[in-house]
Amino acid sequence: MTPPTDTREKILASADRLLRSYGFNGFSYQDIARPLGIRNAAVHYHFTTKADLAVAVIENYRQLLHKRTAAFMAGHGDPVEQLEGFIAFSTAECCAESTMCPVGALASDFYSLPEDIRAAGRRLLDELLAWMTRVCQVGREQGRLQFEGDPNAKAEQIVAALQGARQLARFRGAEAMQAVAAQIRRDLGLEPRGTD
Amino acid sequence: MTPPTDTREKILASADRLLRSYGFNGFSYQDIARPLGIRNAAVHYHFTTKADLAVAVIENYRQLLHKRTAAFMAGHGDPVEQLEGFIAFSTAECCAESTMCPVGALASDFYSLPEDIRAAGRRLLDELLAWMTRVCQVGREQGRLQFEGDPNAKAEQIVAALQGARQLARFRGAEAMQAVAAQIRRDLGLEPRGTD
DNA sequence: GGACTTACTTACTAATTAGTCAGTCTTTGC
DNA sequence: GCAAAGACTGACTAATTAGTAAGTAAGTCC
Repeated sequence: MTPPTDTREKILASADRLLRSYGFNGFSYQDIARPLGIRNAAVHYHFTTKADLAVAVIENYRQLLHKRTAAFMAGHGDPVEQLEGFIAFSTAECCAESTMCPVGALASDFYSLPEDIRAAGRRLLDELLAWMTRVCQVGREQGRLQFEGDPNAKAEQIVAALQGARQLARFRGAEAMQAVAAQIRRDLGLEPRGTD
Repeated sequence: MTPPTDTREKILASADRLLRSYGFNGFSYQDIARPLGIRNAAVHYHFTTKADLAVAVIENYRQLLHKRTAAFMAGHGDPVEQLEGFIAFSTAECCAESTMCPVGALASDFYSLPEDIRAAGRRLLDELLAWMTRVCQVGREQGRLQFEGDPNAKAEQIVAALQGARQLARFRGAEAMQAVAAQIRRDLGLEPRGTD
């Protein structure tokens, strides 16, 4: 494991913000290089193609998710806590930075993306849905989450609603995100939170 | 009302498909002109800027929505039928063409868009949510839709879930869209349909 | 101290982008 | 028959794009 250089990390952080704010086709190497006081070619040095850069951003996000969910997926931890954590995280990210999750940011560009980016997005989404499905399933088994039907379908619905809410929030402000989050919790029979 | 020329209509139809497939930053005037066998400048003749073109696409979509909902908003028609129609329409569009609704297509590019496009998107979304809120409200009053909480929040959740589902469908195929649609219906206490 | 590697810069290319402008053909009105 | 309007084309511009190639300064290994 080579120690990541400062510049590389800065490029990655900048690309993360840009990708999730403007979409894959909405930012350029210039947008990354200029604010960091480096040259265009320096970005290419660390990430040969723009696709490589995007894949790195997605994988980064997936590892963050993995860290937060690995213990639960191994059989430990509380499903409601997991769910509440994710909803709070999504809402906070949406309100503070107005960014989307990488999957949402790449969706509208999807058909103009190279295959390796699509694959990385798929990996992230598969992992997210597998975890959310388990959260729903265990949560219902424990009598703490209420819903009808297949846990997998419920998981897809929750993830879709949170993704979609972040789209709505761009047009209508963060209140839209909060309203959707509150309704998801209500449907599952969770107690209202302070922010409701 | 000047009769719209054939070319203008073709450009609009092409732009609609391209915008909703690849996002605002994901298509060019070339992509429109070439398949139609016309020149770049001909597109500019009908729509001076790319923003004008996008606004026209969005307004077109809004008028389509308006036609389908005006009677209900005026107090006639059946809320469940309205809802079922919209879910079926969204699902069919997603499955057949893999396009997104204009709001979804513009969301990831949002912060790189000129203000007039944002405003057009906001108008469309406002109208969609006003209608969906009324559908939820009247549906519950008639005892035909079941949900807890504010009809407005429920409407936002449904729209968000459908938008988000179309994102998921890009990565995971149309089944994701169908699963989310089925779960939304189930949550509202609607009878399963043949496709479930 | 010489070879090699890392992390860049400068300078560039080829392609694409939205958009402009002057001219042309065709239809319509009178 | 002639003018005006509508619907373009051809030829262009200025900017931006991802990506490349060659060079360089600093550090590391032996």
